[in-house]
Amino acid sequence: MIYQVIVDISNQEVDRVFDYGAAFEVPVGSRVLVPFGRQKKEGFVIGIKEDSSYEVRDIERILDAVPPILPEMLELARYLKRQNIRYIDSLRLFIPAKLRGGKVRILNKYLLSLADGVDAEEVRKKLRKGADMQAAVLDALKNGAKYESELSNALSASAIRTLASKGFIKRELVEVGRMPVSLPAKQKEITLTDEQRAAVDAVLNGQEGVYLIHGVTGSGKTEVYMTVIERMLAEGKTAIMLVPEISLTPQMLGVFRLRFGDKVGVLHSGLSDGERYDEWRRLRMGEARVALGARSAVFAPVQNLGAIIIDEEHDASYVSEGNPRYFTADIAQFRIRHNKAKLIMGSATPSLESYLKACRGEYHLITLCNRVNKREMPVIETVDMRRELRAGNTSIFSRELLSSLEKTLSAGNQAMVFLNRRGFASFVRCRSCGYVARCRDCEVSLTFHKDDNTLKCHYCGKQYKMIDKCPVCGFENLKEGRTGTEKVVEELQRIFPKARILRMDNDTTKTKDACYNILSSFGEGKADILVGTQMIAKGHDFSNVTLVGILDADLALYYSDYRSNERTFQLITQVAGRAGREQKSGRVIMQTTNPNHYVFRYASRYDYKGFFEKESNVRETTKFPPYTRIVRLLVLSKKDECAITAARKLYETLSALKTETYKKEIIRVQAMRAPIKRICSNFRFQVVVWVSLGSEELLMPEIYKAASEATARDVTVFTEINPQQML
DNA sequence: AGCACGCCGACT
DNA sequence: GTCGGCGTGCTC
Repeated sequence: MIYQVIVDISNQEVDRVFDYGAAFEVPVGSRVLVPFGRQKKEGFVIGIKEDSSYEVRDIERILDAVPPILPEMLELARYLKRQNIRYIDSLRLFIPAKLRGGKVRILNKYLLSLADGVDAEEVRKKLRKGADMQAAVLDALKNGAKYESELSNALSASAIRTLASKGFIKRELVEVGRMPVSLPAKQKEITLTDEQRAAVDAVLNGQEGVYLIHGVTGSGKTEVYMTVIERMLAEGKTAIMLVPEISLTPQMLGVFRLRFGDKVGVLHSGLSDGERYDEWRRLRMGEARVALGARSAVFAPVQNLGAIIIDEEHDASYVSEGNPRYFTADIAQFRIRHNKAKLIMGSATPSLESYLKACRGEYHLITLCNRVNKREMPVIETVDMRRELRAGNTSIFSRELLSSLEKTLSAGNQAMVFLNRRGFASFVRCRSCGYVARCRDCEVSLTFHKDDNTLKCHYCGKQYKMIDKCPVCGFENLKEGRTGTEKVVEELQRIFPKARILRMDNDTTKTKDACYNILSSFGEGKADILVGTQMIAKGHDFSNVTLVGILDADLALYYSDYRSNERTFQLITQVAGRAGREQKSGRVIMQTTNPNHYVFRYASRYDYKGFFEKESNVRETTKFPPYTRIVRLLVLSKKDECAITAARKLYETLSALKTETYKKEIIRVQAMRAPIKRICSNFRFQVVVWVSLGSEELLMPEIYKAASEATARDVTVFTEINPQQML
């Protein structure tokens, strides 16, 4: 037999199949140790064949008793390879980091027993005097096999080694834990609303495929998900529940633990390597049958999948940043096709892509129009900040917001204030000569953080000491740029000296449990106002919040990319949904300098459909996704000229492709400096290709080829499909 | 990724 | 003359 092995080296050149022989049988999906050149390397067996055109060397040994990669995942790796994702990068995604590099002996232990035909007493008599440990080991094994790890702790590892080398005891690799007999999940009686019931039935009785649940905030989507999962478990199947990164709230975990107990395996970035491995192992062995986690949990090693659920489907965190870049929904669709299962995506504000597919009948659309508590959605009042300015109010708070805050606080209720800009001020500028503090390595201005009196680069993370005078002309009067969350807290504290204010943003949630601590103390009523960035927008239920303020709602509109309207709409709807969750009704005050923009008109009426139609139209006429596919090739180099040359070459190759072969398939090609010219000393250019729908299969390989040809000694090219943002 | 092989500058 | 610089190429 010839085993096809992918060696554990992440390099384009080595990411191909290498053929090996073996003196023993190796199951597909095994992690193995192989000779590679003059080194030993770990690798993964991804296939078996009859013979090889190479002179093969032998696999040295199998590293785990249970193959860590399921056959389904091997197919997934092959599928992703066609999307230019290296085998090894996929395989690494599928297993916990701890499993690689021999850091743990996993899924297996060595089982020790007396070798066949060996009589413990006989051997014991032959032992040297004083070899008490060996005697003790023999005694222990007389009564049955024992795990080496336990025995060597209790007794002596060297005694075991000696006995084994003399052939008196047998040492074999066995798997730990077995698939437990599955008990049908308890059918707890939970009263679903008619709408929820109908949604559950539609999914359970429907065909395999994708279901999009469009449900207003507070319509009880989680309950629908859990009921579906319960049913899957009862049928002996497994499920994966995905939530956006930040919103992997303790609440969601708590609710799942309560309902499914230890059948839940949790996978997310907050876990330590050890914890992550343990949870993964429980899922792999079938001890846990519901995987709950952020996007990477879509790779959970569960078999016989019944359903995958993607909550807050529109969330940007479902598209991975960095390498490898994958689409969670795409992976999920692969897995449900493979398992003949169901994919359920839920959102109050579905992405245009998904909603369009639902309209076209590619997805089954389920709509939940009512909130479980029968409350109306909170009223959104739009405040025109230009009018405030004309009335002489130059502060960041409108008079309406301040008086509402006042009322809310005196009534003993809570408020949330949302501003999607962290730090104290977005830049500092000399009032005399116009100097602006900039990052050394990036082409951006620095943000002033008053907390630690620094200037921070929000792109590379570098920190500088705050300046007290202009380094160019020495002038001491510096102007501070646009207000961030830090300053919002300071101002609010000044206006409401007695209010207890908490802030939640990237800077206050650096440490492991900070996020949880802030949310729980706000939830327990230990603060009156929660100020934060988009972090506070997602899925938290605070029953006492009756007012939500949205500052600078148009902030995201001015990014020059095609998704900014959509993102703004989603963000407003989500933040607004934080008010009036329970008995108390809520209000939302939305401040903007652009109140007539259609995003705000639709958002303030919670008119998703209206927004969808309008935005859809815009995208169709301007030829943007979901009506086309845009591929952005980001060209990076430390040297400006190299980046220019590479970008130009790429542009020429792709333009030629359009004019010569793919006149219709390629709609347009454009090359320019990226909106942020330089990040981390890398000069940035972008070549953007508009591709007509349906021609991706044909074109993507060509585009990947062009990208790799443009890659040179000091030039890197990243390829992104429908990028979330184009900075 | 490593590790070898290979062809040009400053040293015992 | 050699020790060693890291540029290119290969690993079943």
